[in-house]
Amino acid sequence: MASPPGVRRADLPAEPTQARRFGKARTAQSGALHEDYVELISDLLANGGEARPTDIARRLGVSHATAIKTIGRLKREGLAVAKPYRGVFLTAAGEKLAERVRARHRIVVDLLLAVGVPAEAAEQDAEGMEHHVSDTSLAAFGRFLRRRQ
Amino acid sequence: MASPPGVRRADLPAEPTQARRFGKARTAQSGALHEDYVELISDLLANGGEARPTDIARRLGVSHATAIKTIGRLKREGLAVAKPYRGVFLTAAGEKLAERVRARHRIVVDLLLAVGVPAEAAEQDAEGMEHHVSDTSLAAFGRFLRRRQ
DNA sequence: CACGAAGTGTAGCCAAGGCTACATTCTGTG
DNA sequence: CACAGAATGTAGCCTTGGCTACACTTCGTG
Repeated sequence: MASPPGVRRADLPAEPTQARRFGKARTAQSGALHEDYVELISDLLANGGEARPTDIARRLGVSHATAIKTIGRLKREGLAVAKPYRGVFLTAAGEKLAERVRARHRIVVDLLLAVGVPAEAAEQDAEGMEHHVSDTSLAAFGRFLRRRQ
Repeated sequence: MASPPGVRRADLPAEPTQARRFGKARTAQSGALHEDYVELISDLLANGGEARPTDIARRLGVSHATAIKTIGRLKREGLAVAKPYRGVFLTAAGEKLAERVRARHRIVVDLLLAVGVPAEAAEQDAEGMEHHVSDTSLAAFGRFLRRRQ
């Protein structure tokens, strides 16, 4: 009721900037799960030799059914391949994504440590934050870290 | 197939630490939307005097129906109150949350700027990252910012 | 004071990510 | 080589957070 008569909300310029910002943050979040899966699968393949749905589920703290369903989505998007009862593998695209995610994760953790976040919190928070770090910010993080060797 | 015979995945210690980390990151994400809404409502009330579903929808880049549905959830959780056709208001709990979110947002943006992220990217990335910043990290950010005055 | 436009609300749809319960396949061991 | 137990897969359900389409209020203006 603070508006003068004749002025309706439509007068506001719709703030497309802010809307774009929020929208982007939300879509980024959408890919986050896939990034986690792909990174984990890559780790399991590199370390243990195989990536099995149950391992993945355990590491991510979800039921095996959920893991299998998500792996299905990964396959649908061309990031992973899997034959029944034969473990999960990454496509070239999946490997590439995993590498990018891994590198980004490292930089975010390093940045947090550099500004004084305790190691445990750094690991924990990076897990959530990393998915929202743009390439621009990532580059800035890199420069910052190099600057203070 | 790299596992020696007799060793099944169950031997792995189930990595409760990592699972907890991922789980937490995911649940944090769940409250993110509510935080955005509450912060925005608080802003609208402070600046324009009233917070209307259409304004909220426009600012967040979603349809008004989506906004109304989410406002319903906010009400259910005791963060907001609203009577039909009368705009949205925050409860004490909602105001408190909004204040915390606002403060956190400011600190995250300041930190990004301090490490050299360009202003536009800082605002954009903060929108997504802030929801995953723990109190521990937030405190560290504050110390870091104060240290370099 | 009536009317039309803008805002508000409701209904019904969808996909993503969760879960539990049940069915199926593998596989190490007796 | 059979079988029990683990891993895997399937089905069905739920909530969240989106959407469009349609119905209903409000309210400034003519």
